[in-house]
Amino acid sequence: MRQYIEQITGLLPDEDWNLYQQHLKVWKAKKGQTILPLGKTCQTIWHMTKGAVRKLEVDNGIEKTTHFYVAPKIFTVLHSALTGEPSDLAIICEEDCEFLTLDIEKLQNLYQKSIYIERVGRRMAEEEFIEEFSMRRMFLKLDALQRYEYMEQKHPDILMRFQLKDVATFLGITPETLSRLRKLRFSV
Amino acid sequence: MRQYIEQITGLLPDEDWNLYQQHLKVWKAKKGQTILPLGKTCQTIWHMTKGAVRKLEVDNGIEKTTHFYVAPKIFTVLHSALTGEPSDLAIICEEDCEFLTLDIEKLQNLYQKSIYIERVGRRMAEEEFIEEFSMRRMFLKLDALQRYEYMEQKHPDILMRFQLKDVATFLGITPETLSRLRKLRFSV
DNA sequence: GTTCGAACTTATCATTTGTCAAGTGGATTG
DNA sequence: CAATCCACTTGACAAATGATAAGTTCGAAC
Repeated sequence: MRQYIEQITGLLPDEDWNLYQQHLKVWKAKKGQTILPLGKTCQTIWHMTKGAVRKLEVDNGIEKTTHFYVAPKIFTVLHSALTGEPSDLAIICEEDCEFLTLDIEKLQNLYQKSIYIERVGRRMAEEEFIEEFSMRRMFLKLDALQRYEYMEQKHPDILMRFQLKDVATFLGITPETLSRLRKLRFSV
Repeated sequence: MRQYIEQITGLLPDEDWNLYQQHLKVWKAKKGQTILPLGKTCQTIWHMTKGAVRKLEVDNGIEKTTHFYVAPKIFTVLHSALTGEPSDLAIICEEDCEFLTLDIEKLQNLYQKSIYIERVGRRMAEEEFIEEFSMRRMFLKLDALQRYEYMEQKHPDILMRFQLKDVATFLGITPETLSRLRKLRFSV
């Protein structure tokens, strides 16, 4: 996990890593388990060392996937964690998972104590922002078929590990449409 | 500008602000002027104290607006600035503007010197991420008319200050469709 | 004041995508 | 093994949006 963090954020000195590591707790969850339910304030940063999860919202009773995460990956529900408001997103394990969890509150304290940990926070947020923007550009530029093809190229692992109906809502289309597009592709 | 920053990021002590302020340069630009052309690496963070700008990409020869910024606002092209790669986005003044500019390189140095400035960077990135994600959710949830109505509610100033054709591409629709939707609204 | 050009509107038709309903196949459970 | 459930597919039709083209309005330039 330290290696994963340093890969994104640059060197994290021993002293700062130890400070950080102290507050991590090991946690396991089974496939199908909801690690953050709708309406609960997000108070945790998950460091997923194994498995895969899906983040989703419910719109008019219909699930819409907003993110797929595959280990190793660090995630939270930032707008809930920062404001303390109930999360309008849920997180569900799609495989058996293992996490190192960290309380948001503790992280906020660590930010005060270490410029390196503060930097980890900045770099993570920057990376997430860039990723999120690239997703929005996908919607601006590409039609449904092209968005699917983009997924095939950039995130083939997601197509392998998650259900197609969830990929469909992630791409902003219905499962029926995704099914038709896939058929189209093979016939061409 | 200091007040604007502190509003987002919390207290910035005198010492740290002075360090930051030293490197800011005043810069003015006229309406219509391109402050960052396509293909040029972004090396600047603009602190817009007056005016309004538009950030855009060009897709198959067609301009698509990705962001509207209204003073006071801090912005850059993050993925270009961080990697040094040429920007695939351009920034154009839609009004006469005044900026305080800061070199990315200098900012990176300041990050090393002040945990408060590092924090400004983190908080800015977090805010941008949340905003960007909320934009993507708009595409996942809402059809074209609803996206327009969302803009009316959340960002009425943008509808006032920018051209409709640019709002249309920002919403992922053609100017003709936006025109039809607006007509529809009045007749209901 | 006139001319010109660009933004915006309107209309028609084509295309894409959604909705609803039914069918298929594979995995799980009893 | 049989029954069941759920993901996925397929088909027919409806609705939303795009493409093209023409018309209108308004402001800027001469």
